[in-house]
Amino acid sequence: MSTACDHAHDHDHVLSDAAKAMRLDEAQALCVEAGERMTTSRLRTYELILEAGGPIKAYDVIDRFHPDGAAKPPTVYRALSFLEQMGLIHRIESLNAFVACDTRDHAHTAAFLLCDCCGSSEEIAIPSVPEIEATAARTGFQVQHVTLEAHGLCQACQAA
Amino acid sequence: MSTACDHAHDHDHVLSDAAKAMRLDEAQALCVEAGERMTTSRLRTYELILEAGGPIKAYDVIDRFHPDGAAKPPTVYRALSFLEQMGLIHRIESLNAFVACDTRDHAHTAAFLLCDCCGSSEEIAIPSVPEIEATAARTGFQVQHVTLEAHGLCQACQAA
DNA sequence: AGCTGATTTGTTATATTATTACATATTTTT
DNA sequence: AAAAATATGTAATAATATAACAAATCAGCT
Repeated sequence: MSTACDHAHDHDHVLSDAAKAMRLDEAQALCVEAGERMTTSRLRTYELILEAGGPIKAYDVIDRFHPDGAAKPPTVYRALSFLEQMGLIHRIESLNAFVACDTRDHAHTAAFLLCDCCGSSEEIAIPSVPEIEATAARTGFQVQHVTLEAHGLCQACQAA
Repeated sequence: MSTACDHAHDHDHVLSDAAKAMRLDEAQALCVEAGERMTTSRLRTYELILEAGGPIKAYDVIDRFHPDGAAKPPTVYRALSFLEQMGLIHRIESLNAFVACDTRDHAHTAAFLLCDCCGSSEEIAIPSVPEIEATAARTGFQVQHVTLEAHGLCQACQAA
């Protein structure tokens, strides 16, 4: 991820190989259970997101997909939608980026603390919005801007 | 805005000419008070967003900017950032769209109920996330997906 | 009014993000 | 094995956004 500053960031969240393997296995299992197919492209995409250790852009996944040369965009975008539908990853709207879901509870509401300096993201349990600052403060995070977007259907459109 | 369905939407929120003129005047005043300049481009951009009566895309503003032919992208993107900084409009991250701020209290946290069917948006006072569904239900809105993104600085980056 | 520095705009080009459309291949079901 | 559903490959292009630099405009000063 690009950052908003010029100093070094030594507090990366890197996943051990063992941890990564476990996450990949869990994802496999989740798909089997849901009657969905965890194909090579999907697994590779998920692996790259896990390896990123934070929000990663679609085109960074595309670039890293093959050892030699990039993937075709649709390959990765398709995998990303699949993974998102499975609840394995979240899309961070304000960054145009994707991050591995950090909870065992897939299919939950997504809430993130996003550092504009180092580019890290922390997934938080979704409490109450006034409590966000409190939760954030507990981890030392200084909130500067909150975006909350609830999608759905308005009354008129449910009738129609 | 594009919509996710094929039926008609007769519940548009259109601003009367008088109401629009008032909002433009208020915006002028707000800028003067802040020591900023409400220039022609900025005013025109704001006007188009008001006229849209809901979330509008940057390129729709660009296309409508001049009676004959489109504006240059930077013209509009610059105006959009200015208006956003002034708290006159909000960016809806998940739609790549912009909407006029609906409260007198500029510089507040943005929260929206976004209908994926007719494309309308309602700005809501930001209560608590568990209460979002309640607020939404009160207006008959059926929430399907909530995104909450808090930007700021993580602990490590405040020190640096 | 004219000078000066800061701000805003114009212009061209290009970067970034994402989808369409259609052919092919693979997997699952019958 | 055939049919149907699902997933992938491929090329092209659409949609969104910014960089870089020149020119114009504005605010404050003399």
